[in-house]
Amino acid sequence: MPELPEAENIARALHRGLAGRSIVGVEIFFAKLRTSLEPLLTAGLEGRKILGVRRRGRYDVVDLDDGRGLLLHFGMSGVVRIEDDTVPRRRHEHLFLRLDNGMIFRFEDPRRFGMVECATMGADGWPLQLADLGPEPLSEDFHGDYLFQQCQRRRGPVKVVVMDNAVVTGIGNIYATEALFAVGVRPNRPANEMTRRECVAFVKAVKQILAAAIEAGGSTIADFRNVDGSEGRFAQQLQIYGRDGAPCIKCGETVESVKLGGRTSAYCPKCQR
DNA sequence: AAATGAACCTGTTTGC
DNA sequence: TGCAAACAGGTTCATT
Repeated sequence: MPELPEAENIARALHRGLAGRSIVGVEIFFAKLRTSLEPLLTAGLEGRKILGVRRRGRYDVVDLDDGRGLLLHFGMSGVVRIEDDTVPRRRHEHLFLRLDNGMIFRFEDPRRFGMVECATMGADGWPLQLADLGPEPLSEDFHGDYLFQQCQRRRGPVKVVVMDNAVVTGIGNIYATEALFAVGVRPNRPANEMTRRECVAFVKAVKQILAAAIEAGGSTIADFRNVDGSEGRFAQQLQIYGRDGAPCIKCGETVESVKLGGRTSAYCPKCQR
């Protein structure tokens, strides 16, 4: 579910709700997610104060006062909430972290592709688990020349390359699809046939789209909810994602789609070459 | 090294 | 109507 804009909104909301709080209890209801929740029970989290919450790619990191952190990933269907005990536990809420103000950090994930792990930090200040991630798409490290260079050594579809977390982290199916439409490039274009100019345009477009999506509170297609339960409003602004079979917003041509890297990729056969 | 496909899950939608 | 297949925002592993 969450791509970068959604993870960013969750991180900001979690920061507001968790910074300064202490963890007083850990409860696990179902441990088998992408990785097991079990280690959290013996990680010595009780009594730890939460310093803040930050994002890297599609991961959020809850910083603790002992230098460690909780590494969160939301998979396809992960939702976090901060609520008190008066709300009954939902069916797929697998983890409760009880806080010193009576509230509960709740992790819900029906499809169980998400993760919550205790992490130690590397020399770069980020969890060791994140060492292989590429640059942040909104940072200066992600620029047209860099993308062009990465594309030069790949023959596969450009969409698969920009969704590769080792190339650039946090660009998922929605925003890759949208940005390729914005720059008029078909998702199945061989990466090594991208021009430098197109790479520059893609970087500019994806930064603008990600920033707008963050501003709109993310995209809710079906499951995504912000920490306060609200839906992301960016879905209303999507130009091409999910519009397979409908007329193209720009030219009226029927939108088509292909499967690339196992993911549906909508495109306009007239606007995108 | 890079490309491809399958696997991990449940819930909802689509098609016969 | 009913049931099975297909599909969904992601990541990782095995195989070619």
